[in-house]
Amino acid sequence: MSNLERYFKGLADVNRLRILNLLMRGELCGCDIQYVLDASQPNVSRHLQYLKNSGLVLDRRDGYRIFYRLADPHLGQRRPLFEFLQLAFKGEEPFRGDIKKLKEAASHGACTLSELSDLNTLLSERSGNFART
Amino acid sequence: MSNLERYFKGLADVNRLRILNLLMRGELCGCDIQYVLDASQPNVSRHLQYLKNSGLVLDRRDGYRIFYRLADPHLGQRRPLFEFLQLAFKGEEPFRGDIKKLKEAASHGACTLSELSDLNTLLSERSGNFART
DNA sequence: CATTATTATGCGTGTAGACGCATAAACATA
DNA sequence: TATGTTTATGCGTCTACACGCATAATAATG
Repeated sequence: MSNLERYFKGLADVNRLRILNLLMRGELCGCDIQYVLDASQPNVSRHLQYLKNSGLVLDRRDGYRIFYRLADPHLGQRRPLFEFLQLAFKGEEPFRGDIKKLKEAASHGACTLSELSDLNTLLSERSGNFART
Repeated sequence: MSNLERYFKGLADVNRLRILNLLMRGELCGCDIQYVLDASQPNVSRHLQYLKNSGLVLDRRDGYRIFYRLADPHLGQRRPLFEFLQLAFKGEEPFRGDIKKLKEAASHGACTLSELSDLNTLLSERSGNFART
């Protein structure tokens, strides 16, 4: 299968598009991705494997967590592809909402999940002004 | 489903990519597409339906044949998408070979299929220099 | 070694889609 | 009406893949 076809198969799913959207903001560990997508851990893990096999995403281990990043955005066909994606995600749902959620999580120092879900319920009563993306 | 996701699902197959590659050269009827792809007629027809449903291709009827074309390449997200595709197809197989085959068919006046396959066997003995794309 | 945090995998299920073959449908023309 | 050309569709089969649930595997830490 050609690179091009592998790329497009990797892109042919909303959840994977959402993951790529997040990774365009920088490296992320699986649990933060899981938190933003609000999906099951096995689900996210399988999509990340798929993206790796498609040649769109790379990973590295750091302790017991694994960080995922876009595969060399500046090489070959990927540069114009990622540039297109950046445009396409802009202002569209659910991508815009995901970025907002990611920023809020990051502002509490992410890699959170269970802790964050508690934190959020605590904070949501007296904060409420993270809104601006 | 979002436009973006529909587009990528439409792009997630080699034969559909090959069709789009051909349509970037202009409008084509189904039988010429079938000739270049060297696939069965129902196969090509179904891929064309899929591309129409994905919002990437439009068609118009003229007599008993139907001409297919890219959907408004200059509108919305499709412009940068098609620009990316144009780059990606350039010099890659099987897209390059398909364009070559299309040009050869066009030089005999296409919409040919059965006739062309006869013509080709006749011509191939004394021509052989259409090669340069 | 036991425990916790993170990630991966095995397994079952349901659905989408890719293909081939046969056949129908749309249109033109003799 | 009969015939030919092009396109669409019905049907069966096979594979890919998306998801959930349970469980394993990997790595750190007490």
